[in-house]
Amino acid sequence: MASPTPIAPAQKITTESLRGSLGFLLRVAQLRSFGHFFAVLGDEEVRPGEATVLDLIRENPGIRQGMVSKTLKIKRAQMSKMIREMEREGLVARAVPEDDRRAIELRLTKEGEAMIAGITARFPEIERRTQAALTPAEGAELRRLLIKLNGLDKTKGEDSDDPDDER
Amino acid sequence: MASPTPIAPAQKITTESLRGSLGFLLRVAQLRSFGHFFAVLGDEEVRPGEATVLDLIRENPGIRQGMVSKTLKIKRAQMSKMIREMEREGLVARAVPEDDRRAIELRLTKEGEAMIAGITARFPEIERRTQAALTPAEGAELRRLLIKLNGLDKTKGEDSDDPDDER
DNA sequence: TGTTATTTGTTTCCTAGTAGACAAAATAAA
DNA sequence: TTTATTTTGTCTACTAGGAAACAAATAACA
Repeated sequence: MASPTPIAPAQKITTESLRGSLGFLLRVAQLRSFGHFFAVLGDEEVRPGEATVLDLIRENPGIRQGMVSKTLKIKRAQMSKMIREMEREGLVARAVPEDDRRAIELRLTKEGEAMIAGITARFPEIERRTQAALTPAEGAELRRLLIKLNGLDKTKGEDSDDPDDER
Repeated sequence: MASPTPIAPAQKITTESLRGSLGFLLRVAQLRSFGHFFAVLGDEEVRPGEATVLDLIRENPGIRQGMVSKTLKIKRAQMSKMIREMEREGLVARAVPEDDRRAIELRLTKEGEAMIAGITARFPEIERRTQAALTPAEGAELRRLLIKLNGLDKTKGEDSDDPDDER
């Protein structure tokens, strides 16, 4: 319950440079979106990262673990842990392809399918809450700008200035 | 150095739902902005969060630790650790105000002033790199949308639907 | 006044995520 | 072929951050 009379802040502070900092704005926005995720799906035993991974595997059955890593910008070490845990939980099946015995192909189990189906069904609600403060047009524009900012609009092969780009 | 001929991805994958996910887009954008921070300030022994804290204290000498927490959405536990470490490093001075002996007022030391001055001087370069893919107008619009999304435009006292809002 | 609630910062324990080294497999180069 | 080089996933620390319990101080209240 929100206080009927919100407590007045004890201090007046200036946040000049904060609003100018894209990094800060992005961090806060991401914190909020995580918060909305847990507000809607807190009862499910899945974290945001796992949900994204499951969804990507659903869309691309047989996708290789490394490709999931690169696509979602999740470090390989972390990916390894996550996948093994989800395998243990019976959500994901791992298979070594014959043409490359280093790699691992990922597919969802029945349980995984059911799990991600129940989750993605509530994605729209999360999105709705996340951008509740924006008009629909603004929400769409925000997405477009973020996609462009992230270089996800380039089809492929472009030179990236991504500092996290590990090749 | 970027490969002259970028390696073709081993698999064609679809990322339908990824582009629709504001959470994912925000996470990637934030990762990139962190990457640019370290690309520009990697030699400094300061992390993004610490830089933001120092900058906020510089703007608001005597600000209370809890207010820094709330403003920057950093949990109190983490804040406590961070401040104590920066005090140990001689960047920040802590003082207990007479009117409330629970609280702690924060100020920068000479060293802290010098440190943050050197850092903020390079903030524009970080920002420039972060939004390099956008036109100036788009960069400004992105900021505006994020500020609105985060509810930072409301002057105060509004009812927030922020799930991370801890009162 | 005493008594209960709330605020403020800290501490302890735990988890998510990272860096770096590693082994196995595949590829390139000799 | 043999020998390097690269890729792929894993493992072992290590670090940042979060949750919950806590003590001290303050505020609210009977």
